[in-house]
Amino acid sequence: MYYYLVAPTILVRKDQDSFTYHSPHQLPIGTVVTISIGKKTAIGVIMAFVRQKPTFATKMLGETLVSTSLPKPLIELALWMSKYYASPLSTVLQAILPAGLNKKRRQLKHLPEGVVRNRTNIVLNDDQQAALKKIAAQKPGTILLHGVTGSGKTQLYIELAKQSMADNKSIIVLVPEISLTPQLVAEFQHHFPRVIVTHSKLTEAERHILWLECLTAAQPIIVIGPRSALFMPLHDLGLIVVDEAHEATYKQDQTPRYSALRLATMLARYHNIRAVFGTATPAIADYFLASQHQNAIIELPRPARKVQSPQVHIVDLKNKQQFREHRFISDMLLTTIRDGIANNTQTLIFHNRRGSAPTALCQDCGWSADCPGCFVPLTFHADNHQLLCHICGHKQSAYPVCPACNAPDIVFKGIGTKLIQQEVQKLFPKATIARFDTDSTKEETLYNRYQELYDGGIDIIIGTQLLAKGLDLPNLTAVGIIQADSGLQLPDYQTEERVFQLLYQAAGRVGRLDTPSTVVVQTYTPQSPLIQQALTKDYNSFYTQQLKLRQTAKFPPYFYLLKLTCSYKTESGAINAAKKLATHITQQWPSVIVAGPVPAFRERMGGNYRWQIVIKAKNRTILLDIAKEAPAGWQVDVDPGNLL
DNA sequence: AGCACGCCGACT
DNA sequence: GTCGGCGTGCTC
Repeated sequence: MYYYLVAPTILVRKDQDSFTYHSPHQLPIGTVVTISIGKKTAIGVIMAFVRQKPTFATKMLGETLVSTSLPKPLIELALWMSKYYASPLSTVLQAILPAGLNKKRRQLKHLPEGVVRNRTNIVLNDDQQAALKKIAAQKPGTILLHGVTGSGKTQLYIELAKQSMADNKSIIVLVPEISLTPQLVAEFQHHFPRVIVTHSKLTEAERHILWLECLTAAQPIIVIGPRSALFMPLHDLGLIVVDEAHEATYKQDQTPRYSALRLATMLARYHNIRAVFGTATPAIADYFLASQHQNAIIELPRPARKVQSPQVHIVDLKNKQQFREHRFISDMLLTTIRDGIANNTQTLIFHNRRGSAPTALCQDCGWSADCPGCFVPLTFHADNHQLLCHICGHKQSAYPVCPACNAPDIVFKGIGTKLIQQEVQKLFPKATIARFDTDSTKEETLYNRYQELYDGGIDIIIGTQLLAKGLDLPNLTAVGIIQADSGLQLPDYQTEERVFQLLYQAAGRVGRLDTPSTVVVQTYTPQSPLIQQALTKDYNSFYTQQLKLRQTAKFPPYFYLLKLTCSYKTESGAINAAKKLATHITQQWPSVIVAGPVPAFRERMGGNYRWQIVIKAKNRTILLDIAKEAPAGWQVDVDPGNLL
């Protein structure tokens, strides 16, 4: 009889995450099995062999669910995640394994034939060649590829992937969101016979089939997908690429709250391979981390092709002289759009706020339309005449009169993308305008209309941050930013870096060719160093300055953070619980800094009151100890992606 | 931790 | 006689 330690994918006990089972068969570590535990049956993973017959009675393993065992590095990753994020192994395994493994026979869809459309070699320029050599000279480990927009990072990924394929090893490419990166996917599909693309819209069965294909692949494969693509069970992994590595989506916002970057580093370590993080605007903490390791940063400081830098105009939103034709679209931006239409080129208007107006106010009594669950102002959407909560999605029809005083004086304040679209259409009635944001319907997503955009059939493109990222359009010659400093008022230590990244990326949508282009930036703070640094693409100045601030204010990368959030039916309940825990932590761990308790940024959620405590420590393991002692019902986030 | 079981008091 | 409150013990 053989004995095994099996980790169930359901939480059985808080203090134990694997249990001993027996089987007459010899099975490898990483075998996915069913087990009976208590009165339940569950899926489990064999984590270790048990040499000696235990003193207690054991149950027999159920059936083996998958004929091939999970790759050892993936098992190691699961154990590491559980420790590093102080989350139960069961929760980690749930995140790693596809849903429905215990369901029988899936309808096997015909897999697309592998057609290699283009095996021509990519011609790399000298900078790219040098970068490739430096990467090749590196020992296995994590490399930060810091390359300006248009420096040709994608070609480098493809070249590295070709080397890995030649070595018979698979590749995982992480992207922030599949729908935002159609070009990258298309380029990989041009060069490789089998590219698996994972995304959130796959059905359970589709995901299962792709998962099995990875697990049993005889030939090396390319997997492209969001952070969860790291969990595709590839036995012979040769390379991990994380594209746009600064993106906030790489931090998972549900338990286990992991960072895909840290995971990629660990998975690469367990496979003894390289992980390449590519970005033009690395997160301050990531750049610092890489700078601590020799040769871990590779710079691509120049665009790959000969380009003309755009002409940048900064417009002061406080100066009404510059807004003679329209109240929030400057004369300069209007001139730029006009020129674009005259020359048959495209203009992109970027604004990081959806809807028509972010607040609806009664001018008579001051009443404002707030979400009943979240207590935040509802955003007015003029096209369907609705008020929408951008936090919980609550919808209601807009009031014709004030519900508080019956006055018909409701005004809609603030600017959203729908309002911009409406105003721009009024100013340019003949122009073709497309708007892209999360309110776009299925048919009008960026992905579906990409060809139309590429071919230049659209004159003016309006959208939120999803437009700022990675869009490469040959006919785009101008970018307008409606309010560059929006977002800076958020109470988080990373807001400046977020705004910097967004402006840098938005402005980087032009100046990618050897033709003239224009960027018009409207801002309340034209002299702010951040705006200057973003528009001149001066990452180093921004980094140096931010790093100092982080040190002074005791934030990452100098301190580790833990965010604890509680949610109660009453405000006093939340305050009392938070105060009690804060006091306890201060007494028990005097070396840490306890900030708060303060109301959470989203103070009301689902009718509950939320309060939070942020703990800073030099030593990360102390934070894990605290995390493990968090009372039931508290939300625990080690290395939180933000403090909001 | 989560859940079944059981013991007891308060109802139709 | 039966419903449900929650205390207690168990999970390989």
